[in-house]
Amino acid sequence: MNVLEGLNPDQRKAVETVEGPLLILAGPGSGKTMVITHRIAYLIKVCGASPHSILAVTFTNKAAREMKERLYHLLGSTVEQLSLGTFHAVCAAVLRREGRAIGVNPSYVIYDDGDQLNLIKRSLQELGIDPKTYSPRILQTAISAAKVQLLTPEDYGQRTRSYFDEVVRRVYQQYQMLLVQSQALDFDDLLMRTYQLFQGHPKVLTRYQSRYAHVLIDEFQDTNLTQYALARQLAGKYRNICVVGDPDQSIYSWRQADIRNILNFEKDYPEAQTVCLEQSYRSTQTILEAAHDVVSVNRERKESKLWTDNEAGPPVMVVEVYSEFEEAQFVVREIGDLVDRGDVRPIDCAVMYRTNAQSRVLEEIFIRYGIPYQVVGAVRFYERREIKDLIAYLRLIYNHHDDISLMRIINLPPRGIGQRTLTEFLQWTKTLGIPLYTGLERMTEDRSLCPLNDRAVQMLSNFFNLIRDLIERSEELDVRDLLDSVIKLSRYREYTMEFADGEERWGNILELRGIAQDHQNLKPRESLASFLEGVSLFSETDELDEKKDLVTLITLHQAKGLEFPAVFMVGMEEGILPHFKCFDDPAQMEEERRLCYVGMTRAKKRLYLVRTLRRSLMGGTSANPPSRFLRDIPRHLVKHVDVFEGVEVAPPVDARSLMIEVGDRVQHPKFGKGVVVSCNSIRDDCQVEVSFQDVGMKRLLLSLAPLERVEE
DNA sequence: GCCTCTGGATTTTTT
DNA sequence: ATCCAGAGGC
Repeated sequence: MNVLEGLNPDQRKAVETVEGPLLILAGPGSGKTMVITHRIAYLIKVCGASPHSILAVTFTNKAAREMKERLYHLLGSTVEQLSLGTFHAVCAAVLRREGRAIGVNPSYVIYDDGDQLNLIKRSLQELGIDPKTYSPRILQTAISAAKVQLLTPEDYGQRTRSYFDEVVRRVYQQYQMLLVQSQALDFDDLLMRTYQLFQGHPKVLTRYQSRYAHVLIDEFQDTNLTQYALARQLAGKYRNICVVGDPDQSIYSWRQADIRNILNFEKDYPEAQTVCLEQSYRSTQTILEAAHDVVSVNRERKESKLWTDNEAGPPVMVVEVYSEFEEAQFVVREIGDLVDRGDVRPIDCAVMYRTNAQSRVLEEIFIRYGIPYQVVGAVRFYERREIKDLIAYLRLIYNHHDDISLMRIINLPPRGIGQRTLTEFLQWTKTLGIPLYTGLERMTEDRSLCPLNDRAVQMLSNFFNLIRDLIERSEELDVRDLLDSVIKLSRYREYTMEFADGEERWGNILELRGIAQDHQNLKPRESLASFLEGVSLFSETDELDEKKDLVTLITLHQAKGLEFPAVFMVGMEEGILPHFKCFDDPAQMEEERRLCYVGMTRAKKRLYLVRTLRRSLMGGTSANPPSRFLRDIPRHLVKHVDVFEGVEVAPPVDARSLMIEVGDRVQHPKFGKGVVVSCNSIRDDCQVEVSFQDVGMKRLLLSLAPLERVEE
């Protein structure tokens, strides 16, 4: 198959220009992904490049996986040799292999956001700084910003200007010391340490430079300074570096992404060629036009405009309702109508919002109306307590220097190690400057070494023996069997079941066990390592289910790169989109605008912009004016809808949820007639199972489902 | 040491 | 509205 087939002239140029630096500016729907995959295929098939010599970096693991699949289809063979992944994943792999050179233990663990925060809190404690005066969150951002600029604590000290800077420096230093002691790397370290490795060890760098004859970076507008520095290092020998991006879709500056990278690219590679992909194959003319009119208000922007051969399509629907409940109801009904008319299937629809908190009401209403949906990343699987606990066990087993994990589980399930014991134990290890696990080991060997009372020492030793036992077992068991041992020996299952939602938690644990199962058939140690790495670098968009016929509920940020025939953007209000935290900063406001642009351009055919007059936020209610972005869409592209004028809304919950019993005959607006077969009280609500005449068994929450009892 | 209660913060987005 | 940390009682 010809890899140039079906490409327009610009796309073709983007694929064929394989020598020298290349900047591809690719608007939404311009076939960017196709260009990237075809380019790689072209390199391999036409130019004879070895897959081994190609490095392709994507924004998410999911994008990497999809690219692999597409390549497989294009090339008809696997591309095992190809380096393809996120910057973080690529760096993680490099550091496992080469980290020793800069003192990184190959068995390092990766600390996520929450671990980081814990470590910062501990740093504050050790430094005697009040976390109320200096919020750990803000310090975390400051430290991350420093790392992305490749500043060590010492470097940072050179440029402190204010007392706050000085605090940051001290916390950064302490935090970094603790990280090193825990043999842990945070997300920023993965990048920064790899950079340092290359910088300090030219031989290693040369090896990688010689390997990677072709470097390709996707979503370049959302890379940070370190990532670009790494890309430059790696492409240093051949200078065949191709970056693909769209400045209008830059929405991650808060995560230190730096749009200057695009400008610097042209400075750093003056010989660079540029290709603009301006034909959109995704959206209708109407949607494209409306989106352009929103984003082109930005001042810090290079003008570029997409065009399309697609039809004009229906107008953009701007919908006004009175509350967030009606907002959700509108979405649900409209999707229902579209589906009934045969226009779309649920899987073709997405509801997009600015903040995760907005998904709650939507979910409620989706459940009530029985519309199948999936929420991307709201309650993150790996953020769940029971999952984090068990992963902490595994991490500690993998690397017993990992103090954060140890602290997390030292008394989980409760084993008689209280605050007092802990404080004294921490104090003791700190004076000796040893990791906690080593402290436990020493105290178990010789009780007289430490100043704690007998009972405390006994409890701590019990914990030590448990972990030591598990470490021993880990030498022979793969990760799933190891996980089983952890659960068994720590009595975690019994502990879990004590909770009201124990069953659900246990279900999550079984799911984790299933994931562990995917890392079998490796040597025990590798099995554990591969599992932990997967878990650390996992992102929620990765698990978006594309097979089941479900409506997608998703944040605007996560929606980047996706497309849907019908898109509902909800919360189009001042304070939500744009978010009020951005009001006083023009640069952030421009980013909000781009975020709006990203959302709008996800739509292929139908776009709904919904706003509500009143919205409850953190307890109180507020009335927000319509989003300024709505004003920027010309009227001839829009149709206004005032949906709930005179339309009945669902009756208040308590009026109808009274007294439903097993055997009652009920009526549901969507499902029709049915019989209640079971009633289970959940907290102050009641979950009922109803056998419907037409659609079979459904499980519903009484407070949410518009069920009515009918007499027979 | 462990459980429960209260007050305060907290929600922008995530590799 | 919900989650968390710290205080106080058992």
